[in-house]
Amino acid sequence: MTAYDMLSEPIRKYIRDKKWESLRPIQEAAIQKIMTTDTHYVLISRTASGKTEAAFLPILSKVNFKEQGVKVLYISPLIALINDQFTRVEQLCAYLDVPVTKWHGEASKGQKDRLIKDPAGIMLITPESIEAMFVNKPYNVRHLFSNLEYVVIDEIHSFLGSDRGVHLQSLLNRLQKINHKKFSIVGLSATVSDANQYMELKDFLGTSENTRIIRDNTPKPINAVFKYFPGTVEELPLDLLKDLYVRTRESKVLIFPNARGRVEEVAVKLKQISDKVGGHKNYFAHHSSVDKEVREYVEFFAKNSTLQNFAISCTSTLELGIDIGNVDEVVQIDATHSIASLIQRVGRSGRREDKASNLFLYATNGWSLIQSLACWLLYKEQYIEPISVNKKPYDVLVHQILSIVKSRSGITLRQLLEEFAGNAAFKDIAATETEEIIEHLKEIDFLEKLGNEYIIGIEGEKLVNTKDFYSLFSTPTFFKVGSQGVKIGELPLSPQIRENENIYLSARTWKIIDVDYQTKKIEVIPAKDGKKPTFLGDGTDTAHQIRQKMLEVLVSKEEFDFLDTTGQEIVNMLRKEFSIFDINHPETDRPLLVSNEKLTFYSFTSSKINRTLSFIMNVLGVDHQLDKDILFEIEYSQSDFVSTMKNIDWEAMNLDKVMTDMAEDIPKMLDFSKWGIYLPLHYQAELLKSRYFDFEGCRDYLQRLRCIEN
DNA sequence: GACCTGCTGCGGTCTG
Repeated sequence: MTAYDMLSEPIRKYIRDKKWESLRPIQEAAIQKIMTTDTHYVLISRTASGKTEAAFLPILSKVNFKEQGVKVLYISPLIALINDQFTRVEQLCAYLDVPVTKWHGEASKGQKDRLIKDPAGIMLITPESIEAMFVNKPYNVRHLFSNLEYVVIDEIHSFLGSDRGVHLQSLLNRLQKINHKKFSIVGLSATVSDANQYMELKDFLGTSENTRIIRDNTPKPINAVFKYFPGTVEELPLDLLKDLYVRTRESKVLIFPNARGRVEEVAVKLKQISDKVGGHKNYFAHHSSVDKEVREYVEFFAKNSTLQNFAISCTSTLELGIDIGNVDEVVQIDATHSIASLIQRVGRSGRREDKASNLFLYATNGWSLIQSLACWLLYKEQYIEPISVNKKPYDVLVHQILSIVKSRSGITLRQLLEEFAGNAAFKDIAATETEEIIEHLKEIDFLEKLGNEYIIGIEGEKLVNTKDFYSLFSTPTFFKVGSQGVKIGELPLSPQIRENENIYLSARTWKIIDVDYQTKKIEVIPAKDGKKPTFLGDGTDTAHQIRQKMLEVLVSKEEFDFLDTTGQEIVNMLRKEFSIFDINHPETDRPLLVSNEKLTFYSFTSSKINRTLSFIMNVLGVDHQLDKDILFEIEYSQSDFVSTMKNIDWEAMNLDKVMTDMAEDIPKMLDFSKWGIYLPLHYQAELLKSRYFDFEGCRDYLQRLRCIEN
């Protein structure tokens, strides 16, 4: 039977009405599989290849919507994505007379109430909204979700390897627990490519036996051009901006400059150039600190401007699948931190099938150029960095203990432990550990014991009853920026924020005229010029494989035809610098430059291992400085350094004690974990050891390391 | 030099 014939008649009519000539490959395959089995699937194919329909066409054909309850639950990491998908799914469902309901913090209360009265059809929701329902209205969870047949998870890669992902995994397990039957899961992604990631995906959804990957590997031609313009951290070189302007003035373009301040700089300066030469005025900035309504306007403009060109300078806010229509070109300024990110960004251009993707990569310094090249080469090899999975997510466990206790009016220790026993998110945490953590939560009054049963304690109430409870991540305080009642965006408090200072925000220039510390508001008026705003970033870690590839680029002789002349010159210059080292095995060899009483150790490894190396050097009294996350400047004799690092007595270092002391003395270290601070100290130490540092990777790295001296 | 993500319930006011 053809895939088309397998679908139900209303869905076939939808396809005919849409005048689709054929089904896309991913749709063909998904229909065949989903219609005939109940296994979990992950559909992998590039952006705009019809993944959403690949999941929904068969699911809607198969599911019996006559039964009571929500039958299909669609989960998305972003509200904006839910709103986009709602329109598409609703169109489809019009053929079936099946209700579709949006359920997130900004969705209509009336629609939600209507669904409670008559639970049916499809629901689109965020993980945090599921959490909120579990905590506040556990009876609604049963009422709505005990008849679920399918769960669709969009942009599933964005959950892998993060606390938010573990949280979602726990929620899925809790949903399955209250469900009458076993529901099937379909994950969607454009950014998964190797076997390691397949395993993690399968683990995430269940087991490798009951999860299958369906993948469309059709390559998409990409025209990549690398350009090099030396610049400073303060400002982008004018030549780069001029070149960028000329290249993009007659197209629809997304520009990714990596940092919010720089996003503003690019938007403002391109607009200035355009103004001067009478070009179009559609230059925008899009990032998390631009006011939400302004951002929505920018998205709307992009989606609906078929004739007008535009340039949106943005951060990762436009990396995921929000529908912004067709983009001709993608520009990346300086290297991405990950290959995954590069894949998502490249995928945003040339969405139409017949069009190639156009990618421009600008580098403003040598190291960034080399990292950019490394990412690009790995991308072409279809390599992607491994996901670092949190095997023992003690902090998420704290959150879920509070959530479960709150959702019950009293629960015994045995019942509570049973809740976690079958929960795959915590399968590597022993029951005795969970018990110890519960006991600690009681000691700090987060839980209270009434007779045989646990309830939320006095301190716990303070957290559980705030809206901040539902998420696994925390956000810093921002000041709202406005001008005469018009919302513009928000900025963190920094020395730069004071009266009469000029700043960029939302692609315009402003003068600060008032800062109100009480109401956390900044009043501004339009100005002629300004400076890019400072944000206090928390950084992103770069993987070992990218750094190793950088070294490979430096020791190879390959000429890159996609690189401009100045770029190739810089590569040649750096290669010449490194030619004094006899590097034959980039997987083990690392350059060690020995000069008058100073060493330069080029570690070429992940941010986490660099952080760990730096920590170890501190413990061993090796005076050093880590520069650009690439090299260590060391005040130490060369023979001593090599033997010290090769012969570390890990036992004597007493890591557990050092980490516990660190957690106690510097609580700020745990800032990366919103719920970790409520754990007993030695568990906090475990989090530091496995999440902030990477001792396992570091030991392995040092064991293989061969320092190659000049 | 450094990204992003989400949010209840209740009481008040406004609108049809």
